[in-house]
Order: sequence, then C-alpha cells, then structure tokens
Amino acid sequence: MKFSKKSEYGLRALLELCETYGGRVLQRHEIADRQNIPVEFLEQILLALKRAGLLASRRGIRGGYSLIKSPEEITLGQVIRILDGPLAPISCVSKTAYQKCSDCPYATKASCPLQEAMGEVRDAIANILDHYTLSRFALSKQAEGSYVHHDRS
Amino acid sequence: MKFSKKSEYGLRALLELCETYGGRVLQRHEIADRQNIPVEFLEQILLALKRAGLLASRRGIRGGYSLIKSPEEITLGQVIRILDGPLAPISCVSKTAYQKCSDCPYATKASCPLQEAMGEVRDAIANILDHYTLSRFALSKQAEGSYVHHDRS
DNA sequence: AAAATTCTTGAGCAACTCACTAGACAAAAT
DNA sequence: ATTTTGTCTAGTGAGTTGCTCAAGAATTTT
Repeated sequence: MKFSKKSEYGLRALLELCETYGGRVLQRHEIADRQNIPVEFLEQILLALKRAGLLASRRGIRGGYSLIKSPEEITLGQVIRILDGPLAPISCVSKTAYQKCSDCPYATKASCPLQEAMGEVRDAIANILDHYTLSRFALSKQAEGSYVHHDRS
Repeated sequence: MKFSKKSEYGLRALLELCETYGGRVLQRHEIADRQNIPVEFLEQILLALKRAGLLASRRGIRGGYSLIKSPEEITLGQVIRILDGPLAPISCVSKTAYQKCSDCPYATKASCPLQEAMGEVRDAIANILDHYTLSRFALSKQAEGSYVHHDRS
C-alpha cells in the first residue's frame, strides 16, 4: 500500500517548478541536484508530466522545463494518477479505472463487503489528494523551519 | 497504491470464519471453494493470521480453522497490517513502522511538504480501517442483494 | 496400531514491477 | 558546426507477488 518513488520524485520536482512558475525554466539537473533525484530517472518523470499537459519544455542551450498550469489548478491526485495509476486500493472500487475483480464471488457491487470498506478508503484518499493543490503543497516548503502542530493520534 | 491479493483473500476468508464464529471449524478447502481462492496460497494466509493470534487451528480428520477473537475486536486495519505491512503511503509517515526517507532533502519532519500531505492520507486510511471491525464487515455480506445507497461523489 | 485426513513448514518459481541506466537522436543557441 | 540541452526506446538487476510442491506432524477413525 505504498506510493512509488516515481510519484514521490514527481511531486518533489513539481515543488521546485512551482517556485519558478511564471519565471525562468529549470533544467533537469537543477531539479535533480536540489531534490536529490537520479537525473535520468527524473527525466522520464518530467516527460510523463509533460505528456499529461502539466509541463512545457524547451531543448537546446537555454532549455529546461516549466509549469504551464498554475499551481492552484494542479492537485496531488492528478499528479499521482499520472505517475502511479489509479488511487483506489482495489481496482473494483476505482472511479477512474474500474475493473471487475476476476475471482470475487459476490454477484452485485452492492453485496461485496470488500467494496463497501474499500470504497470508503478510496473516497477518503481521493478527497484529500484531489483537493490538495500544488500551491498549498509548495507553501509548506517556504515555511521551512517553522513548526506546525499536528495531532498525530 | 494497491492492497495485495493476500490482504484481499485474507479478508474474504475471515468473512467466512465470522459466520461460524463460536460454532464449528472451517477447513481450508471449504473457505477456498466458497471464496474462490487457490487453496495452497490461502493456507499461507491462514497461517499468518494464526501466528498473529486471530485464528486457531486443529489438525487431523475433524480439523480446520476458527476465529479466536470476536469479530468486534478485529479491525480491517489489523488484518491488512498483518498481511500487507504498514498502511502509510510513504514510510516516513508511518506510525507503526516509521523510517526516515534516505533521499529527502528536507531536514526536519515538519518542513517536508510531502509529509504533511501524506500524513493526512495515512491518518484518513487508518481512521477508516482501524475502526472498521470484522463484525461490521461481515454484516454487509448477510445483506446480500439489498441495495444500499452511497454517495459516490 | 495402522490408515486416513487435515494442518505445518519450507522451499521453489515464473511473471511482474520498481528504480534506475544507457545510448542514439533531435532541436535550439552560439 | 558545435555545444548544450531535451526526447525516445530499450534494457537490466533486484525485489515482490502470487502461487505450487513436497515432505512432515498431529489428530481421528478403524
């Protein structure tokens, strides 16, 4: 039940790109250096995000990557779905990539106990991630050093 | 971001075992047949649940498995953690199996934007699964056929 | 006691995924 | 033309997933 490094790196890369949003482009090695990510691997991630329409790029000597959507329009959910696939913990409760489970003995959706529970989980995850924007995400980076209290029960 | 078949099978098996709780034992092939699970694989799962103290077993001709804790005392979260490991989407926000991420460039826990977001996700997942008991889980099996309305936004 | 039935343990394995690497190529600036 | 960047495709080693197999130990029935 984990997110991949791809998603993690992708989000950390977008963090950097948020900072220069509207300004200059960032080169892959700049992002890789600052965020401690293997540069060739990062590239695949940036390209996936580009294909998905979040990034633009320019080749050549003053080339690099830049955000083309505003950080307020991009949610963590979108990014993770691009890089990691659907959020749902089992595919039969996915709304973006539903697939009937092959071996489930329950005939109807409503009668499967797993679907009820997992559906709740899916909704909870999506609710957070689909409302968490990059702008909010990048905010906590700027607040570096400050301590925010959390109730970590 | 998926749960494994192990967890899925494990939960489905427990569903069957809930029904005979307090009564007779169930043999592995009974569970496997009803829930459509490969029997040898199921066995590994049942044994893991036994080692974790949820199940008892008896060998020999009238042998089988049975629940030894009441369905109200067992949560989906417990089961999934036994079979799949920690719930947290990245290990640096796990409460049951915390691990510092090796390549994270942020010095303090509070300053990592990923931790803030992922911590929320972890809490949401745990909140549902650690309060969802097997008794409630098994309930929706009995209601087979009946349709329960859900707001699936 | 012997035989049948069931759980128990451990090993093995094919297929897949993850995290990354390499290399050839294309475009842009100097 | 050359250098500097991004683009694309393929490959790869390690680890995980989802199972299978086989030998053994306990329990009951005969």
